[in-house]
Amino acid sequence: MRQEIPKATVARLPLYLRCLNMLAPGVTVISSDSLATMARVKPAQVRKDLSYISTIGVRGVGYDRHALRIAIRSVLGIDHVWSVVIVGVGNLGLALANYEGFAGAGFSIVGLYDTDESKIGTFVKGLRIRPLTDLEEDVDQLGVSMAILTTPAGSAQEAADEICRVGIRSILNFAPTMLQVPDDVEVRRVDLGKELQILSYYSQDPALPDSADGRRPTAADPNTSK
Amino acid sequence: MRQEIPKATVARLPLYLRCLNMLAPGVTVISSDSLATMARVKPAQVRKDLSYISTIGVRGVGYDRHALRIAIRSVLGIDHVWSVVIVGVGNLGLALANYEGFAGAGFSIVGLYDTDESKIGTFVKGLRIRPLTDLEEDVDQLGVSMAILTTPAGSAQEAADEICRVGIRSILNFAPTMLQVPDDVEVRRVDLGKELQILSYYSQDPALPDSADGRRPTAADPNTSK
DNA sequence: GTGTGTGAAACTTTTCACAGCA
DNA sequence: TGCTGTGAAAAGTTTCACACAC
Repeated sequence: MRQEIPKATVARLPLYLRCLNMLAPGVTVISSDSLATMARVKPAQVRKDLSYISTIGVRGVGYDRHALRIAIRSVLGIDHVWSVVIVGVGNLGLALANYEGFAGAGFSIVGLYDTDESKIGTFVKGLRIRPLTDLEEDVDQLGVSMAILTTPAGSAQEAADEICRVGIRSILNFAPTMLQVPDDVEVRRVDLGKELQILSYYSQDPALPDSADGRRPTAADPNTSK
Repeated sequence: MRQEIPKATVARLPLYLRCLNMLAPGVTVISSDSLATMARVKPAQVRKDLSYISTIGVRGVGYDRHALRIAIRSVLGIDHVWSVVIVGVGNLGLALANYEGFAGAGFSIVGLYDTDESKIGTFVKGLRIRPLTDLEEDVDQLGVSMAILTTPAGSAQEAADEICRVGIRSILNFAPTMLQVPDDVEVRRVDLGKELQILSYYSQDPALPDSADGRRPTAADPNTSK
C-alpha cells in the first residue's frame, strides 16, 4: 500500500485537507472544481490526486467532505496523534511551541529541550523546558516519534545526533544547516531564507514579454499558490 | 533572460548558496561532486542546474566558490538587499523579526505591523511595532517590496488586501489559509503543519519491501534532504 | 445533465554517458 | 587525468478529453 502515491500528490494532500477545513460548516459535498479553485490547482489534478487514495467521489455529485477528510488523514498517517518534541527553545522554538496549528494537523507537542541552563526549568504552555539529556527517557515513556529541530546552526548536528541516538526517525529541521543522519532517518528542511529568495527571483522583472501568465504551483515548486 | 531557468532549479539555488556558505574558509574551489554530496543531490543535477546560470565551472577543476556565490545571488536577485516588512507580530512574527538568517539571505526587516493596540509602540530589535495603517507611507519611504504575513488565519485576508493595496507584490504567507490576491502578486505559502504531515506519511511503515532506499529530493518535494 | 475516474498525450525534471577542455 | 557541459534517454508529473456512473 506504500509508495504507489506520487510524491507530488503526497505534497498536495495537506493542502486539500486545509481547504476542506476552511469550507463553511454546512457544506457536506465538494466537487473537484470547487476544491481546485480553493487550492489553486486544476480540477483534473485534484481528481487524479484523489484517485490515488480511494475512489470516494460520486459521479455527478462530488466528494463527501467528511469521508474525504478521513481518507486523506488516514493516508497521511494522521488518523492518530503523533507525539512531537521541540529541540532548541529559542525564539523560533518558542513560537512553534505556542503554534496552535499543530494540534489540528495531527500533532501534539509533548516535550521541549534545550542545553541552555538559564532556560531549563522554565515553563512554556504547561511544558517544562528540560535538558536534552532527558530526551532519551521521554522518548520511551511518551512514545515520541518526531522532533522539530530549532537550535542555532552551530549546535544542530550535535542535537540531531542525540535525536537519532534515542531512536527518533523523523526530523523537521529549521536550523540553517545540512544534517548528517543515518539512512533510516527522514529529514525535512524548512529554510526560511530560501522562501524569500525564491520570491525574490520571481519578483524581478515583473512584466514578462508574453502571457502575464499562468505560473501555477508545479511539482517543482509546491509552495507557490496563494 | 527570464524563465529560461526551470522552476526546479530555481528552488535549489538557495540550497547551493547555503552549502557554499557552510564551506570551510580556506576552500576556494568546489567540484560538482562535493557540492552534490553536501546538498544531497546527484552531481549531474548540480552541473545541469549551474549550467543554466552561467558557465563558470572550469573543466578538470571545479567551480570557483566566490564567483559561483556571486552568480547565484545575482540570478536570484539578491545581489542587493530587499526591504521586508512583517505583518502580524504574534509569536511567529516575533520569532521571524528576531531571526538572524534573513540578513545573510539578502533581506532586511524594516517594519513590524499589528492591529493589536497593546502591541503597538513596543520595540522589537530596535523596530517600533506600528499600526497597519502606517504601512502605506512606509512602503514609499523605505522602498518595501515584500511582506511576511504572520497574522492569525482570521485576519490574514484583510491584512493581505492592505498589503496589496499599498503596492507590495510579493508575500510570504505563514497564516494557515489561502489568500485571494490580484494576479500580479506573488504568494508563497509556508505551512508548518504540512511539513509534519508529509513527514508522517513517510514515517509510516518504515521498512519497505525492497530497497531500503534512495528517496531523493525530487522536484515534487524539494524540502526533502538533510 | 453533472462531475468522477482514467488512459493517453504533453510537458517537466532527472539521470546517464560521454565529448571536450584545462 | 579530472571534472565540466550537454545532448539524449528515462522517469515523473500535469493536462486533456471522454467514457461512464449517478
